Amino acid sequence: MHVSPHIPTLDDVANAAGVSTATVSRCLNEKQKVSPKTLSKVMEAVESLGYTPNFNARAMAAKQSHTIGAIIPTMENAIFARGLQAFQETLLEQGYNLLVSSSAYQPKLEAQQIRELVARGADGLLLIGYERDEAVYDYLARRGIPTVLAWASMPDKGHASVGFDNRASMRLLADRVIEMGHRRIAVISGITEGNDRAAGRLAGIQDSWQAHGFDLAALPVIETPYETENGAAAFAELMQAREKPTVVMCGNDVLASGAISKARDLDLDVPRDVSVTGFDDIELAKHVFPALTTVHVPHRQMGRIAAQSLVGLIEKRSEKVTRQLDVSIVMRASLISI
Amino acid sequence: MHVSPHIPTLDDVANAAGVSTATVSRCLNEKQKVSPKTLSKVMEAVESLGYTPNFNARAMAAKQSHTIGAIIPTMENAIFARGLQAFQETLLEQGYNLLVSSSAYQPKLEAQQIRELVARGADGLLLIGYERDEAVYDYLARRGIPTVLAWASMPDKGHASVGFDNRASMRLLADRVIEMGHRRIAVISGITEGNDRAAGRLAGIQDSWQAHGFDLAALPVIETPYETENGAAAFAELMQAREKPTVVMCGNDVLASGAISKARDLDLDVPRDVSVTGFDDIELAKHVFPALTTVHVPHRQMGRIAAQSLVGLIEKRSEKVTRQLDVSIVMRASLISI
DNA sequence: ATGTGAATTGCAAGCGCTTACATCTTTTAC
DNA sequence: GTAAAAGATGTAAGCGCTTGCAATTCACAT
Repeated sequence: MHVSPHIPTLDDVANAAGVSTATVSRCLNEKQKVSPKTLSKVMEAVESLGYTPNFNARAMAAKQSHTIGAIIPTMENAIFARGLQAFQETLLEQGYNLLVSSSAYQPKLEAQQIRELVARGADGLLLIGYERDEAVYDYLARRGIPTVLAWASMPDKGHASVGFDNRASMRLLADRVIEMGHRRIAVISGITEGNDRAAGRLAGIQDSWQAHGFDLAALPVIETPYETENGAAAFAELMQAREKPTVVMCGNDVLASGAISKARDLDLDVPRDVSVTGFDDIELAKHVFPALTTVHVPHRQMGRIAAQSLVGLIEKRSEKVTRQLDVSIVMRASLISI
Repeated sequence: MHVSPHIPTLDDVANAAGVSTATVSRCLNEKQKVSPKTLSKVMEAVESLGYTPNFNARAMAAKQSHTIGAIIPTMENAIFARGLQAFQETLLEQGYNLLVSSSAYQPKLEAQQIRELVARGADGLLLIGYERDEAVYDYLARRGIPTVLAWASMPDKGHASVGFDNRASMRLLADRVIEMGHRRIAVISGITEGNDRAAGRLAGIQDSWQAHGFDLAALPVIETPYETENGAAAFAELMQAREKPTVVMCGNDVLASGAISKARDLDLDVPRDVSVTGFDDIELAKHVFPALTTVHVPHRQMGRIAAQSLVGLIEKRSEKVTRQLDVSIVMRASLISI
């Protein structure tokens, strides 16, 4: 015998409190428009019935969901964790909820998730980086969905964004590495296709390399997905070279920590035998041994500002802007002079 | 001049295709009930208008969202990543979407998130562990929301669940540690209040300790939230003791990796000076140095089974079951005999 | 008392979709 | 050729909420 559970609705509350549904709705959304007496009467009914508003109905009637969606390339590691955390916190302060999904670095999947989130009624979107099909931007524009891009900054593209210049940032680090005397550099990059951040970082190293008068052909590069294991494998491969590199620069801290881990397996001492650098300065960077020299990205600040701009756009309080944040080099034990 | 964008609806599609909305709806949901001719006509209209169904409207009309919600204690580290990944993959195969939120280990917040997800129309819920206010279970039952608990297993509680016996599992490891000759054990546990998994693991160590005839008072325990930093701090404190422990058993791999990291700062060699153990066998466990001896949890299997049971419950194809999975001890370099 | 504007409340029309039921077509069997 | 069954489509009633507008009530000055 199965009694189908009755879930209380606005109507039930209205009846219980002896008012109209409109009044109950106001009690829930615009208290100031309601007399204190009715308010308490209604709230009592809400309590005693255990009423929870139906989100879907609300979103449909109000034509806004107070929900914003974020699609990040991966949740497998902590690359986006801190920034997203700050993003969410700020959103909550402003009365918005966050829905997150992951695209696994696949543009197709990202496009699908975007549709999914829009279909769910997201009032706005946070996307990572610039590079995606123009059709996606069209879709978003046609639907009038405010969107902010993060983790990158390309002011001339005309999109709202909050990020940093991946290329210039990595160049900063590469310049430093070369100044420290390194002349045999090898690179473990993320997959650059479809990933402007990875491409920018790689380009930054190449910029520096060429600016110092070296030959691009003499700069070994392996591209591999951002996973510890891959960093390890790539490192092993790079260390096979006849002329072993004196430093391995990695596209992010995850790859770098894989590299360090593999170095130990190979009985190589980091940094004595070979230096290693990362990018992002995620928590891991401090905790691997030796601690990683890396590029510090102001994740929390980025998340916070992204949330503010997005809400600004949604509530039409502000215009599209592109905020470029400063990064800094964090020198730790994994990199030494030569 | 702002042209409010017109978002195509079912009506628009129906008009464009010259059929009723009912037919369009059928084309989208039950193709087999529609003639091939109309189907293609409708699909064309869908394409050309760039129509995407409105999720909220659909959920409201159909009284089901094909969405299931999961609330995990934290996204900050990878503890739940692999299991959740598998959970989601399996769900997708079955035609369901996943909404995840994090409770930050706060029961209050969890209760709120549960309401939030239910209000959003979740057809079912995945929760971690057993320990929560009875009112929460009541709420779920009253609303008829199928729920599966994971990461723990307490068959006599009468809840659907997929997990393992945290207490027995940790006891297995503790037995091993003691058999290997350790007599001075110290424990870094997660916060046990409100966390049956953490409590179970600690109890497992205590069980073993007492079963071997030792005094509970002689077993130093520090409880601290599951974060690397905290593991490090706790380790430092434990190593201050006059009688230094020969092994530090940690409530999970995150705490353990913090401990190892701190050991290095203190110029202590793991495992020569002190052994360290973890729990969970997350990816990190292989990559810290020395690699962690830990309890391997079949995360992916757990996630997969949880998804299957939950969908089974939702579609009334199966009954509540509690599945208990086997764990195993993974011996790595961080633990040696004495 | 009485009128006035402001503060409250109720009415009812949707929001975009699904689905039971009714209606109309086509197929199939005899 | 006809009747019955099967298949395809349409009609319309909601799902639970918000909100513009109209109706009512109230406080206060006159």
